Amino acid sequence: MVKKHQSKVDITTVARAAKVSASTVSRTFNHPDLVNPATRKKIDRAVRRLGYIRNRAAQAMHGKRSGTVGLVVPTIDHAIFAELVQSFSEKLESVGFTILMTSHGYDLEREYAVVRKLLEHRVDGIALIGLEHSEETFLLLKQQKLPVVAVWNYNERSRISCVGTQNLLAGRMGAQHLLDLGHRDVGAVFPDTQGNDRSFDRLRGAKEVLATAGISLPPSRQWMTPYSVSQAKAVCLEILSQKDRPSALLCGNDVIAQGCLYAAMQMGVRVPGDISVMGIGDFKGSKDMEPALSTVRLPARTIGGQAADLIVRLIAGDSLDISREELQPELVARVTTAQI
Amino acid sequence: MVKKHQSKVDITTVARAAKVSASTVSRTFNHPDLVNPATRKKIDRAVRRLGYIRNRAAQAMHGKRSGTVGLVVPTIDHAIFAELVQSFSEKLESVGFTILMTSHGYDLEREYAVVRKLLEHRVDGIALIGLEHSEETFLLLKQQKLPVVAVWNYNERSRISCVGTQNLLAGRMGAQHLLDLGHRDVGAVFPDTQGNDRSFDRLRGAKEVLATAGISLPPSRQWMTPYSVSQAKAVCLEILSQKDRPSALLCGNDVIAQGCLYAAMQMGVRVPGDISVMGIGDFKGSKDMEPALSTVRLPARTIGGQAADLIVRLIAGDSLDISREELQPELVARVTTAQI
DNA sequence: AATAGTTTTGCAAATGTTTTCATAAAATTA
DNA sequence: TAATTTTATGAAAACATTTGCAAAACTATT
Repeated sequence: MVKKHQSKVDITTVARAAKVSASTVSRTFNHPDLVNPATRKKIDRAVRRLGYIRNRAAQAMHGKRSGTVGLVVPTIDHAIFAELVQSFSEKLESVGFTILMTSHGYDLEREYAVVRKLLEHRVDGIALIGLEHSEETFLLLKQQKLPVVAVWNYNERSRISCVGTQNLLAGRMGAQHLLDLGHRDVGAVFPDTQGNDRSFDRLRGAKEVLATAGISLPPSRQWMTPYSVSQAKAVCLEILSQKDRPSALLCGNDVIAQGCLYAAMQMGVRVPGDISVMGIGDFKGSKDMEPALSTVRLPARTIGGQAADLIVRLIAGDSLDISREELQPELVARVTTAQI
Repeated sequence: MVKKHQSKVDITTVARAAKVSASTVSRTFNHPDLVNPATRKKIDRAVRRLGYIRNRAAQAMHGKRSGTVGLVVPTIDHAIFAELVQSFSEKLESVGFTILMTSHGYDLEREYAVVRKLLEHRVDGIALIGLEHSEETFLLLKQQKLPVVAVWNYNERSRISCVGTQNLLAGRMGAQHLLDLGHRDVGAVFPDTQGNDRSFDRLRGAKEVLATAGISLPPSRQWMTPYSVSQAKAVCLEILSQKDRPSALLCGNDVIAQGCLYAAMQMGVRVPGDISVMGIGDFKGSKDMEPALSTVRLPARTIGGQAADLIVRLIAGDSLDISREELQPELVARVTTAQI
């Protein structure tokens, strides 16, 4: 019975098959209560028989919403973004939106380009990672008067709505924890803070706290490594083989911390016996590491979910006022840190 | 100077501002060579001044391509899919497509629903993970005559085009490696094979190879655990505490293998001294684990890239013949496996 | 059976763009 | 200078829908 699927079947094809007008077919989809149940059934049958699928592009032209939300990420190939993206999209899909996803590889020029492209697709709203964006991007977004949410970072003076945590706080908490355990000689292993406000704020927070305890963080106690277990491991092998090594290491994120752990293991340095290791993020595998990683939890799934809620609200309502939601980082003391 | 951005600015607004017809504006975008450079410049200025952004929905209605490709994944919250998705979308974005991404959480009913939704958005092509899909989904896809690619698995008799590896082979290689090292008492720790053809095939391949060596895999040598480090760790703690434990463990994927490693570490069981551990997948962190994980490499990035290439070709050309690309798994013997 | 009210339907206009066709203007050739 | 070719532009039709309005078909009320 399934034939006739050559050439395109559109709403008028269906109308003809059901012996009604196109308007009625359209109404069956959009205002079913306005059409006679009997007619509705006829149309339903025709739709099914012909394998008709509505064309959202055509709908979108009538000012109807497109049913898509744009999501702009630097990359999803990081555990933490994957988690965020997953919870964000689950939530949005559950209320009928589809995600238009693009990545820009930490290049703000490309970010501008992909935002433009999302706009061409007439997305109903846009979510971006972080609060650092080019002036052009901000301008574009403002011009379009479109619901926009920055996800992951919180800042009380953000130029656009945001849902996230204050990385400054996370940095502070990490450092404070080490201080509380009696550590006075702390090293910091961080990613490049250039063009990475997350990293920058965390390090700043840590330095702040250490400073108030009278501890400075001289260049000789700071190391830089990219977001990569192996590269972090390599750097930590260096650190650990120094005769005069710190008693604790604060890592910019859990991936780096994992590298440290591996380095220690390889060298037979005991954690936390010989050295404490502290992460930031609480990635998915962190609680299972051996020994289990002490870290500052940034609630990625919660953030993703709330961001989705917020953008749905912005799309539904018409108030485009900036709205900011802060989620608190949380100390998770596990095994890798100990009293000195 | 930037005003006038109230109310919508469309192609005719621009046309009016530039004192030309809408057709000419349209042409400047689509066939710039057909319009006088001077006029083009005028139009360009107007576009910029008004902040005009083309409406792809309207374009798509003219049979023009929508410039989007649908991507359907079970979840991206697994290291391996994240890698795959990243390489796939990078490639597609580089040639101007945008990804419409949806996930279904391993539910084939939901998969059907999300595929339908992608179709409503008139995607130019669709990529699905794996070769196991509901009959309805296959039918729908065939009816629509749309470029479709199954990513991740390879099967010479697949019903749709595919790019991936044969998991059967991967399973065989893993088992063979253990055999080659002299292991005769092998245990298998796998995810549920129900509704997971990847897992199923790997296990089948392993059993096959073991059988030809005269080794059977009785229920007492098989364990099941979900895709999760902690749960795998828990299961392995059990296994390792048995008085009569196998000399080697073949794990269904690297995440499970990592759980095993952690379990061994916690119990003071030496790897590979006391027991060998073999993974499948070669996830991003596997080479950095301590000790470095022996595994069977499944080239996720390559697969993602090639799948993108293939779908671009299918979209460009008009041959919708089924095309299959096989990539080979590769043994990566690192540290966790040793001669018995 | 006539009237008023309600429900259901179709017509036609509108949406933002592309494209075909025709025409005007400019450039080239004879 | 006229005829021809080339280049540049606009008018209008087309694309697949939705929606306001009005007509038609029912129901209910007298």
